[in-house]
Amino acid sequence: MKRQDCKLEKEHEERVADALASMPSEEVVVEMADIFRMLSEPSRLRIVLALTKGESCVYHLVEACGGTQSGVSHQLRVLKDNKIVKSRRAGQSVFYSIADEHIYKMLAIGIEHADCK
Amino acid sequence: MKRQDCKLEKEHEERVADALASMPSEEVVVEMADIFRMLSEPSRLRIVLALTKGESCVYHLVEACGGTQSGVSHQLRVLKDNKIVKSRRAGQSVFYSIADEHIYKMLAIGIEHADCK
DNA sequence: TTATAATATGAATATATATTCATATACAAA
DNA sequence: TTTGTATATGAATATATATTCATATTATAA
Repeated sequence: MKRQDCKLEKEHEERVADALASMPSEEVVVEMADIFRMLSEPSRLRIVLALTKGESCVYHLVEACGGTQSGVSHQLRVLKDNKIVKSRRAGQSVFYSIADEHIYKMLAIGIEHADCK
Repeated sequence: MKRQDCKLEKEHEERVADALASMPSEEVVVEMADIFRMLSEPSRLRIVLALTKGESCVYHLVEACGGTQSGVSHQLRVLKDNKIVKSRRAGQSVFYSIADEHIYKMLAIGIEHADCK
């Protein structure tokens, strides 16, 4: 693929250079994609939204979010592996809570975005 | 599944009620998940990051983001279908740009999050 | 017109992962 | 120590979608 068109060739070349220079490292890009991915499934997003109200045990999360106990547990595992939530055991119950403060801002913007629709 | 444990049963019941009451509608949850999903793939995220520098034609996006022309074009289609980017044709070139202002804040928080690692 | 450039797209494939089912583990109470 | 409760997990399945390849479309220039 060669390039001949583009009257603003020079300006655009500079923009490409700028984009290349300020493009986060592969590691950072993947890290960013990961946190977005955690919020990109409705079932998982509901769990996170419920947890913004405070820590909650699995049983209550199932009540608040729907789905099966197994399904919620699997998603909690994914969220925990990705450091989005943390857990503590108390007797038979395990309480989950938000572990990454950035989540709150993310959700706020997500809601803003959805409200604009 | 019955429930007998949980000393703080009452408080937690209220939290469940709160979570249920403030849980966004199915439609909003899906809409939120969608925008996060758009940023959840490294290849697509790179394209969006590049576009924060200004509008760009496909050719330059391929240069700035890597990958194949076909791949970038497919991702641009997904981003456009989801109203994350818009496009305008100018001669043989098609210029893409960010269409949703919330994207900028999202990316900023994503970078913050990644930097904390 | 023909040729070339820029972009888009359909089909096929591969991969990731959400969900379900059955069952295992951890804990508490009787 | 048996029973019931709360949670976790492995395996299987289904689904979504990223990527690639070949080719089509659109626009310009020769």
